[in-house]
Amino acid sequence: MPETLEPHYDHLKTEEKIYRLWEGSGYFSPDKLPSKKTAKPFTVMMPPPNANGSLHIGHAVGITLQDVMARFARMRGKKTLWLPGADHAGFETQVVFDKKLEKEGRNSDALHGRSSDTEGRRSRFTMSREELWKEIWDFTQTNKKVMENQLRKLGASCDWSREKFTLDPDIIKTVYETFERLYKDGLAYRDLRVVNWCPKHRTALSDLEVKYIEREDPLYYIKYGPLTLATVRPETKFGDTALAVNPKDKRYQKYIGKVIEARGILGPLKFKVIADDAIDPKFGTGVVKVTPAHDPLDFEIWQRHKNEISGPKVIIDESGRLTGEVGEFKGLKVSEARQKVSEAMEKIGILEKTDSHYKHQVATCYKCGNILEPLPKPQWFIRMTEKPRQVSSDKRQASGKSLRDLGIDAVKSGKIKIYPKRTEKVYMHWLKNIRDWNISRQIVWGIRIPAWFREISNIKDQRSKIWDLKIYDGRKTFEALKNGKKRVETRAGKPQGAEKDWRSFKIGDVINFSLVEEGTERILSNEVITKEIVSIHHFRTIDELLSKFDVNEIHPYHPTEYRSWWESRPIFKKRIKKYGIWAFELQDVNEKTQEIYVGIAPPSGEGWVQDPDVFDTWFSSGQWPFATLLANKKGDTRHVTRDMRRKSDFEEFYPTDVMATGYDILFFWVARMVMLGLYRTDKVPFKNVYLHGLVRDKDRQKMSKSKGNVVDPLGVAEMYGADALRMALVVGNTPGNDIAISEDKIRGYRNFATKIWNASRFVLMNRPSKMPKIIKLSAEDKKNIAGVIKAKAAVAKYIEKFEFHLAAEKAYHYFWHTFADKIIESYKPRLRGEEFFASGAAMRPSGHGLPQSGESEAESPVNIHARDVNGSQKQKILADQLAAYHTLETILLESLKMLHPFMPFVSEEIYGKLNPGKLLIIEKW
RNA sequence: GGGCAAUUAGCUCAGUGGUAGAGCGACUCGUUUACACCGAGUAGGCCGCUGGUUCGAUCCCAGCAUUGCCCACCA
Repeated sequence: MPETLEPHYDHLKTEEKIYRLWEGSGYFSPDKLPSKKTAKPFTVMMPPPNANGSLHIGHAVGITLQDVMARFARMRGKKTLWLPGADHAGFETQVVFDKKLEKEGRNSDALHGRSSDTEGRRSRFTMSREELWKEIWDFTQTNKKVMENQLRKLGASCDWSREKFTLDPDIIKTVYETFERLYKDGLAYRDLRVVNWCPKHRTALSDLEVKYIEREDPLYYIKYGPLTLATVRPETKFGDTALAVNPKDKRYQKYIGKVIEARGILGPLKFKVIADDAIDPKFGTGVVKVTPAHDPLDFEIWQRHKNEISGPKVIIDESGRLTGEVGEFKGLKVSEARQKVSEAMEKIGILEKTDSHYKHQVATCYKCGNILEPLPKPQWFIRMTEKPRQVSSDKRQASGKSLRDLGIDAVKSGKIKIYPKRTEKVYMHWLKNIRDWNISRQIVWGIRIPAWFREISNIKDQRSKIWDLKIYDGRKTFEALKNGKKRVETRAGKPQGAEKDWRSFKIGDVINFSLVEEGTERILSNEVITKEIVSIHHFRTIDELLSKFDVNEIHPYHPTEYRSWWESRPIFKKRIKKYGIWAFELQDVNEKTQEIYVGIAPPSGEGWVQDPDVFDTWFSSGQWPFATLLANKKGDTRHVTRDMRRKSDFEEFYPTDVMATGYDILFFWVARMVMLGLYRTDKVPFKNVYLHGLVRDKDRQKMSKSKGNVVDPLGVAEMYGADALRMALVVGNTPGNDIAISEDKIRGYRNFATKIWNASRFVLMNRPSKMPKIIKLSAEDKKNIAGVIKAKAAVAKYIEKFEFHLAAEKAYHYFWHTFADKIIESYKPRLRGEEFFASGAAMRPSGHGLPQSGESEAESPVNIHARDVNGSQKQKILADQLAAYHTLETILLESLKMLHPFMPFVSEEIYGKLNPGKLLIIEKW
């Protein structure tokens, strides 16, 4: 029995009912879909929303677009997987939680809860790391639940059975494996660097998390003996270790290499003047103070001049206050110190002048806006521009490309397409200029870095010295030096800037090495190892050497290969015969007194302490596409596919088809996923990237809680219906461009939902109790049916081209202004059977043209009316009415399919009335 | 300092080498049972400016102006 539609569409009741129906059907999961064996998979990864709040309207945009794709793919018969998840969102969540604690009047310092901190800061904090972790964990789990329900309200057709959280053990395991592999490949390294330090949050940030703002500050001109330099940071003068000029600067030639004496606030000072290309002679006076501890550029200058000047002298602590040898300025905040120091300098007459309106860019924390303090900190970095070191035992298909090149080539080759296309340029530009990525965060909430340290004094004495063995080939080495090449050593390192050959080294000399890649001699690291020669030995043969030293054991870089490497090369045998072997016993003079272990599980042995730091969230979310799919292993009975062969999710659904996310995280997330995905799987993580815009309010303002203009998608959905909200978010939303959303617009699409409802209601009202098998359609009927098929094809094409705004608009326009306004209107007379009668008003039927449900044929209006006509005419009328109805129903059905990806609830509800017991969600498109 | 975009109706935005489009808003008319959360209409545009290419430019090219965004270690 055909059902009728209520006069009023109740979206609230319907949406809840329909979602339950869908979820109960299991069709959100590809395992339950009635797709053919040959069906192609279609995979979309949901960008995991941060589990530190509820969904906002921006999420709703992405969710809607993904749902459109997923539903469309499903209707197209594809094995569709849309995998949902949530992100622990390390730093972001900590910041949110920090504010929450503050509001509750609790000590927000607890945030850092680092009871296992190696830096002995425990006393500052009231909560242990574990306690804090537990609280944030509960906090995120609560939020996660809320978000899941919000997703349901939006109609998200994602596979809940495969839902993942970034802190699930299997995800963490994959992340650990990646890190271990990066470490073994020489692409993850720990190094002391000047990092972007936020004094408020007390953590380092990556370059991307730095927000530069323009500021006007005084530029101070300070006299350092005979020289004058310009600086905006006089307070860092206590950390100065040198002065620098450009090597080509004629004015200062005579000072280069000299030590100058200067007056300082705390007494006389001596600085060496060095020459470095990084100095711009045109800025200020062309003289710069070198403060390696508190300026990233100065730190690099120091690294280039390690032999000449001393290194970082820390005078600012983690809270942004002066510390160390700073006299009476100790404990002052940087801003206060700047004022006081400049006054003191003026007093003793070394402040020459002050430009008070110097405009420059200042690095601030993107979250709190506080000025970042560059501080030297040992951190984990990912090397972006170097090739992975070959690991001999590793048979995997290594592309041998740097992470950067993996990212560039994927897009250049077209394996990944980015929409809109112009963002490909932006992406390329960013990658070309990329620098190493700091992945350490000094916070609690996150995936703890699987690295362990222990003091080197804990282990065998012999290992406390790092040995390096050299074959000295006098002639060749000498030539290399004469040619101006600094490289002397071919294998493990090179003395940097040592204008000596090996013969002239003596005990006590300090030399710098950097690691070079075997074979290619590419520099693997800008990590410089400083070593002191503690003894020098000379041997005539390898045997003689081995009688004294166990080379296999003592060589730090390639322990098992050393001897065979040597013996395999006849050239060395010759050289050894001629010159012998020099062995330099080298003592590490860096502060690197720690041994590092990286692995999935803690190392065995005494004294290991795990790194208290956690990964940058993007390091783990950058692995999301494959980590989630790998989590469902082969043979997992929950996901047995329909064909007998069991495929793991990774095999079946990777690479994914589309990544839809906001353009604001192109670098943070998309680029990292590309690089890490290719690095781990040798395949692109997704074939297409669709970047949608950000949602603005009707005045084009960015939404923010402080402005009070945030739109709660759920509130809107409750008022106007999820379908209306979805439509409003899709129409007029072009890739890469921000979208303005207003209540008017949403209301407009609520009206559309009503329109769909009413038009369908009208069609159903005319539904006959039974339809004959054969219906003769008129030319007009055929034309109209062809019309909807054409519209549907156009919509499909738009969706396939990621032109969702056009697809939605087309569907909208067709339904309302073609189907409802024109076709239905023009069919009304036929439904009433009017065409067969003279125009006399008295003869017109008063009711609907076709038998209603519950009415017997004899009582139906058609028959009542048809009493006045003869039998064959009656048959003709009936046949035409049926044809008209059939046409309308066909068009309606096709329209519902066409609308379903965009407005799933109302379309499903009506479809259910037309076809009781069937679901539109898996109806063939 | 580099780069990317935008500039079209009152507003928000689509779009195309040939007659300029939608939604909302405005105005006029219309309540015949699908729908007033409606229908039929109307008005409103040197498609930022200046050149060039072209038979023809809102579209392609160059320059300019304005706006926005992204990137960048000149202290």
